[in-house]
This record gives sequence, C-alpha cells and structure tokens, in this order.
Amino acid sequence: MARNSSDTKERLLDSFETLLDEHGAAGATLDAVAAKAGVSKGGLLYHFGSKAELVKGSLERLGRLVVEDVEEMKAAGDRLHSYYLETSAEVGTPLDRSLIAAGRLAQENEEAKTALRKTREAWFDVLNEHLGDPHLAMTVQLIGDGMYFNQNFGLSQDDALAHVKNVLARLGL
Amino acid sequence: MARNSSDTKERLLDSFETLLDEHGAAGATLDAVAAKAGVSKGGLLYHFGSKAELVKGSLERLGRLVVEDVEEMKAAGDRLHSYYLETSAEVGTPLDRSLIAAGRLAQENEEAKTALRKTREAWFDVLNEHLGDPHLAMTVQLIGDGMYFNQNFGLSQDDALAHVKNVLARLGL
DNA sequence: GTCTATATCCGGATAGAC
DNA sequence: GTCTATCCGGATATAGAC
Repeated sequence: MARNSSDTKERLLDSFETLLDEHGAAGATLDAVAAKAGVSKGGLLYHFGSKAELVKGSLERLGRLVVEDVEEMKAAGDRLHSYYLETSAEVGTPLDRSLIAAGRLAQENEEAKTALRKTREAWFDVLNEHLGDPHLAMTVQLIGDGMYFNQNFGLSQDDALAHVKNVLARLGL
Repeated sequence: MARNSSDTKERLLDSFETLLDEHGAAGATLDAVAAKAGVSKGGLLYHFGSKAELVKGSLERLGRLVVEDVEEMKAAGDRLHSYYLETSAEVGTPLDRSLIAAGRLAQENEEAKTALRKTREAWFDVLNEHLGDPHLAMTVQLIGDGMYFNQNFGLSQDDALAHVKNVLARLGL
C-alpha cells in the first residue's frame, strides 16, 4: 500500500479527520493519526512537517469539497434549498467528515473558524440567489446549521428533516 | 477575597467556563483555571479533586440554569417562542457561558453530550407544548440551535434574528 | 518514503508544609 | 483552605538509520 506520496497524504488526512470526528481534538494526536493511516509518526511528519500543516491540509481539502458542493447545489435547480437541507443532515460523506473535523478544530483554531465562516458565506450566497429572499435564505441556512450542530452531538435527525419540510411547505417551498 | 468555600468554587467554575469559551478545551488547563480564579493549582484541587470533577461541577450548574431558564420561558406567556429565539442569540449571560462551555466539552466528553441532549429536550418540550405543533416546534428549535452554533464561532447574529422574525411572521407567529 | 530513538515540554495529580 | 515541590505520562518535534 501507499504507492505514491499523494495517496499517503490523502490517507493521513482521512485518518486525522476521522479521529477528530470520533474522539475530538484531544484524540487526534500525531501518533494516533499515523497509526490509523498505517505509517509511523516519522512517516507522517515527512508529509506534514508539523501538526499545524496537517490542520492546514485538512482545511484546504474542505475548501475544495465546498466548491464542489456548491456546484452540485446549483445543479439541483429549483430543488436547491431541499438539496441543501438534506445534505445538512447527512452523515458520512467526505464533505460531512471534513466539516465536522473543522468544527472540532475551530474550538481552538482561528483558521478553522475562518474556514467555517467562508463555507457559510458560500452557501448563503447560493441560497439567497436561488430564493431571492434574504429572510428566507437566512432562515433556511440557520435550520441547516441547527441540523449540522445536532449531528455534532450524535443526535438522530430522522424526523427533524420531515418536520422542517412540513413547515417549509407552508412557506411555499 | 474567597472568604468561604462555595464562593471560591463558583469562581473556579466561572474561570473554567470562561477559558473554555475563549480558548477551547485545550486552553482550560488546571493551571490556567486556578490562575484566573486567583488560587494555586493545589487550591483548585482542594475544591475539585480532579479535572473530571470540575467538568461535573460545570455541567451540574448548567442543569440548574436550564431549569431556571425554562421557568422564565413559561413566564413569557404567548411570547415564549420569541423569548427562546432572542435568548438563543444572546451572549454573555451565565447560561450562555455555561452552554458554550458544555459545547466545547461535548467534543470529547460523553457526559457533556448527554447534558446538551437533555437541555434540548427540555426546551423542545416547552416549545411544543406552547405551539401545539411539533413541526413548528422542531423548526423553531433548529433555528435556535443554528444561532447558538454561529455564536460558537464568533459570528455576529444581529440581523439573523430580524430575518428569522420576518419569516416567523409569515407563519403566523 | 518510512522507521526508531530521543529530546523537550506540558498537563494532571500527589505529598506535605503553612 | 491554600501553597510549593515533585512525579508521571503523553504529545510534538528532531536526528539520523535504512
């Protein structure tokens, strides 16, 4: 395994984010990340020279995933807001994992906070453009934030989405 | 200062939560908490025998504050849901500080997660009883969660509340 | 490109003086 | 009730072999 450099780097980022998601910032030590990715700590530090670089790598990948996601939102046409809410409740996608990881990091890392802020701005812009109504766009975004927040604490979201859709229908959405 | 035991304990909890809020879990070390409260680490450990006890103390205090808050919600009468959303966006109250602190802890602490879950359940129950509509109650709660979430990342909420109120008005609230 | 060994530091916790 | 001194374990990071 691990034929080339970029494969291993991706695997290291996957391991880092998974540990962040499952055990929080304290659980995502260099040792743990390396072990999960199947390399030694020295091996990890060859690819990412410090923990800060590992964080940076993860946030950069998040940025790329968000760009892709915005494209998919746009591709959803008039179901754009539904697509947004459905994916807000989603668990286990690469984007979701990166996003949760960033949330963990944001607790004590200014760059992660900034990354989350930019992500929110990007989503607000498409929502607002699509709905043509800042009030509604902000409300839909806050609901999405709420679902993301609950996911963070391992709360099941199954009925939440149904409840929300019921209410959005009353608003003509 | 620090005449009696319970004064110091409260001050230690205040310091703990403030450090949690401002610097995340990693910043809330026993040394830092003690220093901020104006005692030594030994002094802190007299009151709370371990870090786990400090966490427990903070979550217990949160529980008490939530009970009080629910009472105040009920006292708001037919403005109950407005009261809920306004206080969700609030910053700097003891309840708010405790709640953010619990959010930081919840990242890697199961008891904190449970405390947050229970808090949400308590709020949902009053909202649902008041609105008599689970769909609406869940939606309002998610919006509150969203505002809390943004507060966590230091985003200004000024216009968010106004946007939300505009939309709720369309729903007859 | 990955490994081992090691230096250094820091946080939690104990012991015991005051 | 609070303080100082100290121990222990764990985390980041460096050096250098393979």
